[in-house]
Amino acid sequence: MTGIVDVAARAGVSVATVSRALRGLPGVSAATRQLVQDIAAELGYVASPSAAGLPTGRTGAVAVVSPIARGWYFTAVLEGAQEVLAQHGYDVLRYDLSEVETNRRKVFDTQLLRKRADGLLIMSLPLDADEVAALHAMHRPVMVVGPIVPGIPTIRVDDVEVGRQATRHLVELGHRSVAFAGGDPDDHLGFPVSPDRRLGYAEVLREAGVEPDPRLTVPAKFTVEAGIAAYEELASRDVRPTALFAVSDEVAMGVMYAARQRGVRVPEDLSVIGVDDHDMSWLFGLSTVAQDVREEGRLAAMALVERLRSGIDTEPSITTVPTELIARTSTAPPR
Amino acid sequence: MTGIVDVAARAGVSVATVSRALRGLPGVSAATRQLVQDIAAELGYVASPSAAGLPTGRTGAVAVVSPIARGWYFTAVLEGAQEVLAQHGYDVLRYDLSEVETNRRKVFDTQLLRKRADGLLIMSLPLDADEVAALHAMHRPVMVVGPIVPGIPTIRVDDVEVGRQATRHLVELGHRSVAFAGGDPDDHLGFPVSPDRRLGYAEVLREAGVEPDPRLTVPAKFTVEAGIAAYEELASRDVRPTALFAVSDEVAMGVMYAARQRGVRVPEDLSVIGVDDHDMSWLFGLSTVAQDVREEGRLAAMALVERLRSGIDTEPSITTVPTELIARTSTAPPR
DNA sequence: CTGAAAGCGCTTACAG
DNA sequence: CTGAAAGCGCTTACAG
Repeated sequence: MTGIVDVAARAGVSVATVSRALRGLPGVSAATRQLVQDIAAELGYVASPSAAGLPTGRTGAVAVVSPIARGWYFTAVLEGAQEVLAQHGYDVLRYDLSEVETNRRKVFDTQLLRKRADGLLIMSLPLDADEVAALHAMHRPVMVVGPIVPGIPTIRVDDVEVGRQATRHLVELGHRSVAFAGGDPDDHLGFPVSPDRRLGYAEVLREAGVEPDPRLTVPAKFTVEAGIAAYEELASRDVRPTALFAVSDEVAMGVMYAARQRGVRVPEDLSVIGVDDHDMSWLFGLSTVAQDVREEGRLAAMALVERLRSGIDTEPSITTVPTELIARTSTAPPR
Repeated sequence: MTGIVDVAARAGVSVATVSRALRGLPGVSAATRQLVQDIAAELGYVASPSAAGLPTGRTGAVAVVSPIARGWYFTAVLEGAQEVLAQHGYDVLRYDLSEVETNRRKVFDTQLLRKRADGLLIMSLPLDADEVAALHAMHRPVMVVGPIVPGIPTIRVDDVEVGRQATRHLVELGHRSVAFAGGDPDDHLGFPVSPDRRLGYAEVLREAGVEPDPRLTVPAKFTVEAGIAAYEELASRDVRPTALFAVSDEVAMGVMYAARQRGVRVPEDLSVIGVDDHDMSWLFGLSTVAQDVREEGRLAAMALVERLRSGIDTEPSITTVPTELIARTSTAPPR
């Protein structure tokens, strides 16, 4: 392992000069800097993050935390974030909270994370008050992608508007009996995504002179399986909507699957629209309200890097990324 | 930040004793160990990885490298690996090589990675001789998931057998005119996955008395788009196979999509089978040769942890994970 | 512009 | 079983 002393010896300068030259600090003559850089390159020298981190307290890594390890949404955010973070020389430390409570505690352990990462990127995670407090106690810059968390800068989409866009599309096609699949009855933390999307849905329906029918709302978490269950639940009720707005594309895929299993044609008998523009949605001809999730990851990472660089903790800001209706073949006028 | 001296002071022992007590080293009385553990817990003390890493040369992190950031396969391997790694207290450092050559060099930079991670998990990446050499020069345990790399332990599936299983299913259904979609004409590193699967395909066909027809093989990388292009290419040729074996489920999905666009029914006019059992495959009723990708990630991580713990570098071994045919509704006897 | 030296927070022989 | 001390490889005031 080549160390800083090897470079210094070879260049005939002190290790202090090597350190300064390589990190672009002022107070090094152009000639010396060039010499040191050349020798470092020749020797393939890279400073050890451990050693550099001890005196500075910086790790050179950013922790990216998601509720579960996989899922289209999380990997897309991660991809965008990783791209930016890598460009700026940060390592990406990956954590997920799927391993029950123990992992969750670990991630919100002030000391643990503080000693491992310079900053934190949290995806779409409902946080309780203790966890928010722990994050602040960390004294590290934190960014959230998804829900608004008090006191923490957020990159998000306007979920009420998402609900409006989806429902408006259906209403404009002529639908008046529109179901909504979304909302997690097990959520006790008040995760606002589904409720907000439903708010936009109800608002647009009322504008069209339709009072939302509670029997047309069925709960669904963000999975294909939940979409199937949601459709089954709906079919078991005494209602026959002509359209359905699903809280995510994966839910919409489940709904389409279950509907077709029962011989209900999409879009002839039932129009279906989702949210996200999941990688696979176009394959299903699924109409959707698209969000640019990679871009959300990128923006969050850029903001984080900015705060890491400047050392200034700006006011917690909320950046709203626009969403866009994409009409495909899963929606059509009612017959 | 609570440091080891704080714990030592509070416990009335030396930092050496704290260090030993907390890491479970021998030579500490039960009573002292208990006392130190209690105080550490009370203070929320965690050793700084940077500080611990300096004297030991260990980072406590494992780097997980994939060719691209996303994709069902890579995230599934990562999920399995991360589960095991987290259980054993290792941090996961995530690298991907999508950022062109510069990133690739970075990852194979002996010094850089060596100073950041204790071990390396490489996914499905064709490596050239220089890269393999760099990996060895790193003197860190390396595991590969996917292709066999000389001198490096591998977790893999038997791709020739995969080809056999898929083709045998089609042949047993009665198909004799079977197409193959797979193989990347741009690959100059001899990535063996597609060729091996095609080998199994050809073998089973010959056993059934059918000489593989070169016109029935169309190239396709591992994407849905490639599957669409592959079907288009096939349709443009003067052949009408009754079945198609796609090198992956995503390719198969593209083939099914393109076929249906042209009014070709699956499975009535064309049986389609893929490989992987992708999360979404059941939604398409896609028959497939399933591999347990999470398990591959888990096994690789377990082997890596084992080598990290023992410090013994065992002989490079090759572990083959079994694959299994899942027949769904995309395959049927020819009409 | 440059260097000598202290110090970051741990681990690990070495002594006792 | 326990502690004092050296040392890991850097960075950063402080001096010159």
